[in-house]
Amino acid sequence: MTKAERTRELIITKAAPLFNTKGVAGTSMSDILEVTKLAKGSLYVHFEDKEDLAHAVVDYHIERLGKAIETALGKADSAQGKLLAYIDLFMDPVNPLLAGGCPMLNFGMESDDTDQVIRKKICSFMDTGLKLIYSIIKSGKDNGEFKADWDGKEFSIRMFATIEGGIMMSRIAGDNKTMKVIARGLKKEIEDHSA
Amino acid sequence: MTKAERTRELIITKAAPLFNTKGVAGTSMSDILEVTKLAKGSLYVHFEDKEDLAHAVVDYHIERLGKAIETALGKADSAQGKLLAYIDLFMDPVNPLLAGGCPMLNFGMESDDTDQVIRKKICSFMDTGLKLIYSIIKSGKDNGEFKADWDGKEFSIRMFATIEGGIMMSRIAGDNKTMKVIARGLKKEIEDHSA
Amino acid sequence: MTKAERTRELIITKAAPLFNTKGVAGTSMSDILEVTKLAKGSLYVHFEDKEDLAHAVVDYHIERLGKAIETALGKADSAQGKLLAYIDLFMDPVNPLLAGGCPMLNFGMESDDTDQVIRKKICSFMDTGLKLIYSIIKSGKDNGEFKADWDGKEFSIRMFATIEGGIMMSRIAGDNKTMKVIARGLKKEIEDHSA
Amino acid sequence: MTKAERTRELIITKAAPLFNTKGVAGTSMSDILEVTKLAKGSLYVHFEDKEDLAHAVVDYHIERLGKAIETALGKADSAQGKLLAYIDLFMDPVNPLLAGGCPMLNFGMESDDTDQVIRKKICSFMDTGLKLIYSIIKSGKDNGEFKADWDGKEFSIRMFATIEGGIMMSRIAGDNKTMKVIARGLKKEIEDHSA
DNA sequence: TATGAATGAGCCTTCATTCAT
DNA sequence: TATGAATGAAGGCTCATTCAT
Repeated sequence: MTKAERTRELIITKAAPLFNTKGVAGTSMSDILEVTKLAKGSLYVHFEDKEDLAHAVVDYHIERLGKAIETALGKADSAQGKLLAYIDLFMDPVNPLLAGGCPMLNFGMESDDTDQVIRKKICSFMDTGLKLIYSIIKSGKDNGEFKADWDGKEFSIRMFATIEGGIMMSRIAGDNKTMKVIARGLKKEIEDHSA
Repeated sequence: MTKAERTRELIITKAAPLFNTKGVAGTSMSDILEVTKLAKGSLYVHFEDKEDLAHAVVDYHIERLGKAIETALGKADSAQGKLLAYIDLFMDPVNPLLAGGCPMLNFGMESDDTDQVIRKKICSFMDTGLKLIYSIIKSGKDNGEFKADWDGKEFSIRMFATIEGGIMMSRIAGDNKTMKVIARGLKKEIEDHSA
Repeated sequence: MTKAERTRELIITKAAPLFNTKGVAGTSMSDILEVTKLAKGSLYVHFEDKEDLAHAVVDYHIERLGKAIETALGKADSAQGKLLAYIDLFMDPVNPLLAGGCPMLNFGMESDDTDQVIRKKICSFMDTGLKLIYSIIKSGKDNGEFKADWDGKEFSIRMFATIEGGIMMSRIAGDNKTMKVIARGLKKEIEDHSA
Repeated sequence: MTKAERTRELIITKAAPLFNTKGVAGTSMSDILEVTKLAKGSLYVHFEDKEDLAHAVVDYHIERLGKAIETALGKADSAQGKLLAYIDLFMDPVNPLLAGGCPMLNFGMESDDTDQVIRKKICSFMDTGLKLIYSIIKSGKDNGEFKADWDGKEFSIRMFATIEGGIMMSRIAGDNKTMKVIARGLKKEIEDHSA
């Protein structure tokens, strides 16, 4: 890793929680300067402009969330275990994995009308997540864990939406009660479809 | 309605789509001046500062959304009809009721870490919505429309979360496919609990 | 004159010598702030941006130079007198009428490849000057002051060019010797064509 | 020529048209980096600072223009031929010998109030040019080509000024019409003084 | 000699807001 | 109440230059 790469990484990791917490528009380059303790022009050695940095930060969040999911699911050795692990990962929106909360909600809701590049990044990550859940269900049906007549497509979409909605509700409420209800509901549904 | 009140109302209604689309941080007082065609100082005759205006705009969104729900549900004369009407109201996130999309998602996600006043306004509106759905189910159980063993509390939370998550997903994707799957799922569940 | 107009005028008159001396690119908005003693944002109340101000300053120089020519020529009551008065106006390039020197040279040479709006402003003023000289010669021929076979068109162009070239040479040299030689030559030629 | 000398030369030749077109203040070191495709620090290996480079670029222009004059005049074998060749060299200001136009006008008008080093370089080159024209006339008078009573000093100054003024006018107008009128006038005057 | 990351002053401009009218 | 000129902090970004490698 060259010095430039290390500095670039430093900027991204320090900027990430700011963008995810205060939004892109709500975060100034000076805010980032402050947390990185870099000099004025240095940001522009590594990023063309604020937009370019914001995109890199979104990528970083996507990568971190993706890896967290991968790790969590890697520990489970059954399809059902993986689905439950996925849900558990989002069980505590008040103290989230990534400071500021779910980047899909944060960047997705800020960018849907204002930054198509970010919107598309989030969109493609969402697709990946959706496909992951679907593939777990499918493999669970293939190996006999889940009932063959379970509509995996419908459930994966609904599970994804419900979790995101639950995160939103819990963060707005400032407590995890809602999320717990939702998790229980989803888990029950999964168990009900166990063969 | 005095002239002052009318001007205040004008500012709010013109500012509302801007705030809901570009966010509070992403909208400048000049943006609002432009769409209202008012003079610079005028904004501050009616609002203390940008924050004050933002709060009024959030209230306005809440009121409009509340009335839209009330109207839609008023047309239905059964509990089941009301639940389905509620769902239908959010079926088209790409061309939403309020320009910019669901204000709970937009303002909720921007404010959760930055503006406690807005967060609480959204939170209390969310509670109202939740209680409304719950009360419809309850009255449906009371009048024999719904099965008595249906867990109304759990469902109202899950329905609310799923719809919001569906809105988020559809807006990020830029099409309503996801929302349709979700609506179908919720409606089926409601029908399954009909007595 | 409203307050705004007065402030606008103040900015232009204070900025004019700066632009004409250091060039548009070489003058910063802070330089202008300093001489006007205005606050940062104030410039942008009256001018869209630096370019807009630069254009206004060019207009101002054109107007001032135009009026100076008009005044000087107004005092002469013969065609020959007017031509000589014109030459005299440019006789002291080291202490020019307008601080920084001839705006046609300064703005013309800076803008020819960089700012077409300025270039065109200067071009049209140049045309006006050219036509003025030509019309004086013509009226002098009409009233019998000048020989009828004098080529007024050719001379007006050559006189204009020679004066501008002389200004350039004197300013580069830092003394008016060159300009004096040129003035003498032009005056002699004019006298040679007296009827 | 060492590698260092070659790099220095590369920088100068690439920077020259930029400075002559956009001015010293209007050209940034990054602009030069871009056209030379050199690394950031490299410029400062060969030049102390921007000023130093600007001075070298002025020298380069002076040298190139000097050589062009020398070459053009070398082809003529009479005094009159040399004078006409000089004029012809400046006949097309819209497509000038040096990109950006006459460096005496460009650098002279930018520097007269701002950079005394450049001003003096241009001034001394101007003197050289003036003396060259004068010496041609003198040798023409000596060898009987020109009338003995021709005021060579006055004419050389006037010719120089008229050409520079003509260049200025043609560049501002964006066409060579003016220059053609001027060239014709000067040439006629030269012929009129042929013995 | 050459590199390119780093610097921090300074660039033009916009911001939310105030104030005299 | 309404106006729009004025304010100055802060915005994002570029500048010429330095320095460790």
